[in-house]
Amino acid sequence: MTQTATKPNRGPAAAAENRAALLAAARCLFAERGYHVPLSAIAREAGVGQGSLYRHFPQRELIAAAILEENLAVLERSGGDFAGIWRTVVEQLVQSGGFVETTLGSVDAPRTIDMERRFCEVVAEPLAQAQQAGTVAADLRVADLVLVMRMLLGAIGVEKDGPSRRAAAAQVLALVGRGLELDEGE
Amino acid sequence: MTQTATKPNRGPAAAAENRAALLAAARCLFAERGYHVPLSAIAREAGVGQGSLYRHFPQRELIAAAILEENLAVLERSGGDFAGIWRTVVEQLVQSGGFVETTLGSVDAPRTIDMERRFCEVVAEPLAQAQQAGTVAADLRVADLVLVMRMLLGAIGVEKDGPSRRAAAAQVLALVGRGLELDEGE
Amino acid sequence: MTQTATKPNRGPAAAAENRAALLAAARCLFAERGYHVPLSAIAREAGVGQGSLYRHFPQRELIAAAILEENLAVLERSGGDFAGIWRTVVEQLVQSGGFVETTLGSVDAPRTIDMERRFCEVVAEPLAQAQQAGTVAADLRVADLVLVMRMLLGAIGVEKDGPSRRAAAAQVLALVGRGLELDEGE
Amino acid sequence: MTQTATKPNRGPAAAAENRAALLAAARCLFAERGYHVPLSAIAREAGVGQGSLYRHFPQRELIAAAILEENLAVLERSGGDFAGIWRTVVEQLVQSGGFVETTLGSVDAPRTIDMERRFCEVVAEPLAQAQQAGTVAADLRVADLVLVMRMLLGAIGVEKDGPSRRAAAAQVLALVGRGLELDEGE
DNA sequence: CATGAATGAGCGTTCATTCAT
DNA sequence: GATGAATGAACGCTCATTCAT
Repeated sequence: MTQTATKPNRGPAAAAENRAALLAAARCLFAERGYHVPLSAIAREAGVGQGSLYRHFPQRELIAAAILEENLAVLERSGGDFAGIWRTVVEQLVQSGGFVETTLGSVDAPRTIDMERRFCEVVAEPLAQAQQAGTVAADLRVADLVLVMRMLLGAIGVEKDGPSRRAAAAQVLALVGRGLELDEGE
Repeated sequence: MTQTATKPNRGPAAAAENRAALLAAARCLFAERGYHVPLSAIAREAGVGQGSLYRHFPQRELIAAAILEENLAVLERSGGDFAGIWRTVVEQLVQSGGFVETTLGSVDAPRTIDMERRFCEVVAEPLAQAQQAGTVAADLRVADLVLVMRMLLGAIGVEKDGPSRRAAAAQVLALVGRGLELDEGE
Repeated sequence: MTQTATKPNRGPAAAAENRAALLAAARCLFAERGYHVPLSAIAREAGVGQGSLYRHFPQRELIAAAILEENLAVLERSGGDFAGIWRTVVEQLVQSGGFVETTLGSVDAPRTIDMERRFCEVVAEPLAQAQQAGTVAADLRVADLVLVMRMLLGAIGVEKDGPSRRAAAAQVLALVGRGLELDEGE
Repeated sequence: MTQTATKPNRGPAAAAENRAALLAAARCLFAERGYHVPLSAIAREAGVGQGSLYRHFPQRELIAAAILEENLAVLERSGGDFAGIWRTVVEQLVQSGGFVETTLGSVDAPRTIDMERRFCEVVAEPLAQAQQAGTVAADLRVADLVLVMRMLLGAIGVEKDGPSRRAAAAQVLALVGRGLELDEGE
């Protein structure tokens, strides 16, 4: 009689699915409505209870961290040359343009540092090869890449839609590229 | 009947002072705690009633706009050469680093456009002179400057304190400067 | 320099004009937007400072009272027969339909009682004449008229525009006029 | 981090209780202090958090609608003859006298219309029987009843306590019942 | 005496967080 | 483990009221 006719509890099996759905929803909403969307909106979009969102991500920043984590994993699996990796990085920045604020910084320190370390590990070898091949300036440091990524976010962040963001990114790279060749003659 | 006055009403004469105090407080808090500080905190910091804040700035964005407006006015009055203007611009960005989000974009269109136009007017002539003097690349457009400003904000935004921001700005300029001389051999 | 370019102070002469403008504005806004319009809206509509509104009417209810007062004065001056007076009353109710809540009640007691007394004085004689002439039921008391006025307000109050209100008033009068046994001899 | 729980969270089981408590509180406060009581007062009176009030009734009008809904349900279940139904209706109006404004109108259209329809369905059959039995005027329409209800509200609304309201209602019904020619054959 | 900005308590609303189910 | 309602602090905003000009 007090039956509330709720969603059936699918048990533990749903955990992984829920996590994935939450991340997908967060990616979508962060991009569309900004990093500050209500967490409840993310849960709703994911078709998941609020409590589940909390089980997986007790703080908003942990969602951001998980998204970056996924991006990083893509990079780690991609295994291409430097140009390919960099293209992927730029594309990731373009797509997550909405949440400028946290990306690459401000999440709690250890995690951030760990991610920066992993990013370095992913890029270091391909970068060295590109430098030996002469397609990238020899004195370019990974830290410079991180800086360029932040610069990209600054330019991308003010644009509202995908194409504008892509264009802004291209402009930044062109400007930087006058002295700092990153795209090998694309 | 609804009210129990506490602070004495200093009358309309306080209007200008209040506005100034609000802007100063907003500058300070935006920088310290980010663009999303409670408006009530700004009012409190300014020593002003909430209602007065609303009389002067019915939306948060209008505070940001007024701050940019002030920055622009400083620029317009400064009347120096391009190097001086650009130094001022960079310093302004460093100091307002907290509110990345709105600066140069996203406030309501007409106002933003007007400010961009005025920025162009301020910089155009000095830039042309610097280009004739050969201290700045001849093909540099004002739009490029705006882009660099956004890039600066991207790099500045993640840093928490003044010195770090200044350092980040310097790094961006150095990176850009490898192909795009903006600081004349500083 | 701190000149605020305000409306010129026209001195005491404006007092009466202001009062009239405030009442007219209040009539209009009460009807259009309901009795609870912000007092500031009334002042603005009247083209008068907030302080002046307070000088004339320190409480909202006093505006309502003054409006009723005016209505009553119209009645007192009209000096017609009962039918004419009643028509005027109904029309006044139709036009002030928005502020059901206070009309004829709930303003502070002495004033209300005084107004009711004056209303009685205005109607008493014409009513008696109509009753002698046989055009109105002989046992009708002034208190009954007041009751009918309240009933009219109940029916008028839910209607949003003038014509609907007039129609509702007509229906009420028709119903009352025909007699309608609902309680079976209770 | 934003919260410091005080009252224990009794879980979803409390939902139905809360809803009922809110409606009871609203009935009480609407009657005592008028339709415009702060919603927070209703929540407090109900012993329920503000957020819960919003979950159940996102707008004030929906509380009013729910109260009317309950009244209607009582009517539907009562299943008596016309006299009984009408007595119940009058009593309901007497008890909810405080919120004249919304009752039977002004809530969002579809809902209101639906409630009027249901009211008609409840009354239609008993009314017809009463008319056949000759206890009610044969030409009485349901719309007339609705009108009388509004008239009752007009007369009830200005009275502050239960007995006065009941008396006012009785007067209205007496007046209506006796018939009262006011417009001389207009 | 008119003016209109200042004032701040209070309202409606949101939303991160908890927890019984 | 998932669920979704409950919770209440806190925010943005309104507006009656005051008072220097």
